[in-house]
Amino acid sequence: MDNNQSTLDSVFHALADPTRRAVIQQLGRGSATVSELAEPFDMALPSFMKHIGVLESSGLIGSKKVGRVRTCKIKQKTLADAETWINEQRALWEGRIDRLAEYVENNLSKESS
Amino acid sequence: MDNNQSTLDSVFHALADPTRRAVIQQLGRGSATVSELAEPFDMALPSFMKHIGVLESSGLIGSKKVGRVRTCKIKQKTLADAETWINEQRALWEGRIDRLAEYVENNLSKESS
DNA sequence: TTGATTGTTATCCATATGGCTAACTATAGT
DNA sequence: ACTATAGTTAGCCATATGGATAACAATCAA
Repeated sequence: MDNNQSTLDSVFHALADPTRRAVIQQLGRGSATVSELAEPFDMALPSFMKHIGVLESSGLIGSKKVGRVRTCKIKQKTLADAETWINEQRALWEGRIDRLAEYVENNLSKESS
Repeated sequence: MDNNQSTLDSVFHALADPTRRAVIQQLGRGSATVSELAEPFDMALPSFMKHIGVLESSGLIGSKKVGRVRTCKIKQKTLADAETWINEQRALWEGRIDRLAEYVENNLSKESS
């Protein structure tokens, strides 16, 4: 619901990379550690960590380090913000504001952090 | 429905800029010429044209030049592709595939070029 | 306490991005 | 024919991005 410009900048930028989208997709199946997330990618860890950094600073994911392990999880609200922006555009050009209203009504209560 | 990776790359990258999002938003109110679109921005025309180029090569807009005037319009399907990707992720982590099914059912017939 | 595991920090590098100016082309209007 | 309009092309520049390696820190296990 925010639609803050700089937030949208960083969210869309974060999504504009296949590695980062794959991480989001993986985290959709549940939280995971950095090593677990990095495993499928043929990339040095520091490089991968940059992607995690981009995702985290965009607000798409959060992470917490316990012991030497950092565990990441999705922050649903941020992706919902991006979806909202797109929905607004579609509502606009379809000339059907009711579609947005319906969307908000269907989803507001489900958007947790 | 495509979800082609390189397409998503370029679409999300195109959306990751406030100027380009504003252009999309403006085009939602109807087609417009390059000059009309450029007018609100404090930016040299060649710079602005790069944004138009990014939007067009991402498939988010199309344009046609008649005489010396280039007119741009939205290509709805491409933004719908981005929306679909986000919807898939939400469906995934909400564990509610029915939400995606419902989305597709509601919107497939409306997605023109 | 020694090692292996899991990240992190510090550089470095090539390329992409987003802005600019200058100079050009092509069309429309008078 | 001239002139103004609407884009386009060609460079240039600073910064951001996405990758790498090397060296370090911190924790867990034997």
